[in-house]
Amino acid sequence: MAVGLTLKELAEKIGVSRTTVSRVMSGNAQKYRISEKTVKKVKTAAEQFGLMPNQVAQNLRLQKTDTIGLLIPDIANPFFANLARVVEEELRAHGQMLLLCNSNESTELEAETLTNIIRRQIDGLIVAPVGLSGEHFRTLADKPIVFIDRYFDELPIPHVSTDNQAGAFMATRYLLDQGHRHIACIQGLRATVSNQDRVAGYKRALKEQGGLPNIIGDGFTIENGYESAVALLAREEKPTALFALNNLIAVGALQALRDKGLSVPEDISLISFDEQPYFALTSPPVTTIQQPVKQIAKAAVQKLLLRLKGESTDSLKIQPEIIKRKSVLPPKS
Amino acid sequence: MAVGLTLKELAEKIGVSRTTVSRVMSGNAQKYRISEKTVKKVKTAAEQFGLMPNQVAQNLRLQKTDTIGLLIPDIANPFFANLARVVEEELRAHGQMLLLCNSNESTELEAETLTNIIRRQIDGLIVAPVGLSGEHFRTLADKPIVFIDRYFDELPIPHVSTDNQAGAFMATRYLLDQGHRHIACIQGLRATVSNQDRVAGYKRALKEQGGLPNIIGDGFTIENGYESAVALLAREEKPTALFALNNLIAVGALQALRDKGLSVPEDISLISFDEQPYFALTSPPVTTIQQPVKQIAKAAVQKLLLRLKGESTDSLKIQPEIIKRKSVLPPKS
DNA sequence: ATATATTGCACACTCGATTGTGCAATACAA
DNA sequence: TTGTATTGCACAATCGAGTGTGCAATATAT
Repeated sequence: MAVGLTLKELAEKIGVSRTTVSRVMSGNAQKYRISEKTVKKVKTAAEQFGLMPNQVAQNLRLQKTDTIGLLIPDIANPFFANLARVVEEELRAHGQMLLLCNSNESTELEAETLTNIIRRQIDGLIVAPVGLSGEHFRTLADKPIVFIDRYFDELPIPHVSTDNQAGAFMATRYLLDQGHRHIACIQGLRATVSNQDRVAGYKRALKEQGGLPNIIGDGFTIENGYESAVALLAREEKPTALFALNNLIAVGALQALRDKGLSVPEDISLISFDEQPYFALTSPPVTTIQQPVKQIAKAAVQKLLLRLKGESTDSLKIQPEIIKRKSVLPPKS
Repeated sequence: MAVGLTLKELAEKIGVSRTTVSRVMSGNAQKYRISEKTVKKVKTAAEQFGLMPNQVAQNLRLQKTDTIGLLIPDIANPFFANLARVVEEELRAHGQMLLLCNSNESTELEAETLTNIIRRQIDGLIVAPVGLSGEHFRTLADKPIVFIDRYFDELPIPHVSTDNQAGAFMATRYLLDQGHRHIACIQGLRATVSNQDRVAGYKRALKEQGGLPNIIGDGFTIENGYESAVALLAREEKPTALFALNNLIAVGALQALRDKGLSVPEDISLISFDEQPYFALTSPPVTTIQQPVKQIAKAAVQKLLLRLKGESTDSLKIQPEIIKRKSVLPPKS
């Protein structure tokens, strides 16, 4: 196949009009009574020279772009990278491509990117929004949008996410059941719904046992995990267990514990949100709350496709599972 | 800001022509002698109602899309995810957005995606190509393309990558220096240039010492790492050291070693291509060959921007570094 | 007061595709 | 052979923006 001609170029080459080429190639030859002979001529030439219709022109004319925006906080976070992979795969199967944007956990960047993306006339949008208020999404509520991982209850926009509160409850409960009473929680970005839900689950579990919350940190990053763990260890009363609210935080915390010469789980227990393959290989293997990434991504795409067809759809929260490994033991004393 | 009007809508709203709005908003008011009064009127209205010019129409008219295609084999591989993050960031700073495509390490999918992407009239392309022959890129050689991580020497297309051969040489050499003579190499996808270069470096180091290559596997995946390691361990003569050609392979291999009850590095040594934060936390911490991901991504974008301006640019291979941790010891006996 | 220069803006064409409609050329009927 | 039906295709409008050009309306010069 050659480099590819536009419709016009091909039409001139074989002496028919653009119109005819367009009709043949879009399968409307019959409908517009193009003769068999002409059809064959066009198809042969298309094969021979390579036809590459300008999709921008199509987009303008047809008022659709077969492109979906995916707006996430951090593609380098393996949770989102995996999400993106499945979303891309599913959308490709439906003829859509992905315009990928990192909001970098910044509300301003998110809003700016949002207008940029809308101007590009994308057909739909999948977003893991930053922030606690989704006001800048309100004006878009009639467009095909699906929230993923995070959401805003006050907006009439469907979402798919893990049941974060249930997951955090499960994790905290598990630590409590092992006898821990000083459980610290290293949280992610405070100004996100997923973090708030996880914190709520943590608090609810503690409350049931009459325990006091001990929350620190602000950011879904390795650095926050590290620094928060260091800060916790410097305190008078050290926690006997740590709950990291995502995989990056856990990596940072584990590194800090190691640097401070503490062994897990003998000196301190650790549990983390987000399952990752390497958590089976760390020293010790880390007990995690596994989010059903694939399910979330697939469901989000399904819902978006429904919205694209003009149908409405509801939200979905999927239950996470606990993967018990070796980073949790009952506290010493 | 409201939902955003098109130029035409805003023009009608304030009783001027599209033309005038267009000229004011693109800063050409002076050039076309639009009066101060009209300029102010337009700008005020734009502010008040929100202006969102249809970028598809602009794209068609201006023959550019401010969009770059990023075609990589696997966004879930943290190496590529990190690459994508930096690329996105750098491009955004230059007003470009990312059309992200996974080729899933398939040449067919890559070729198909390529035409899909070209039809969308992207301004430029950054690709980590699959396969050993880049013939389907040849017809695109005059377009702004930059290869990343992988490349084809026979094509006049610039690339940026790690010096893979040097990296693999360094790793193998390190194992040899520790006294290993039975070093097995679990390779990634055979039909990729990066893999071939790494294998070449491994072979070259062995040859210098008169050692025999022992290469197994085919795929940059955890599964391949696991299965290849299992196969190696089932052999009569077990290797004393393993060289994993990327991070996913290392994760799989480490898991296999653990499952088979072997301890690293006492029973067998391990070294891996690709640095990842969690390699400091595994049991044992893994010695790795660190690729300068950020540098690669930034350089690739710089080169692409040059190509976008019509300038030519050369290729660049960046030297990796070895990060020595605890997964390598001299062999027993 | 008339002629000329300048200002201010809209008209119309263009980008490359899709699609309703109209007009020749041919086929068929009377 | 003339009249009608059918076939085959091109013309022209459209999507929403950018841009050269032309034509009024006003300002300035004579």
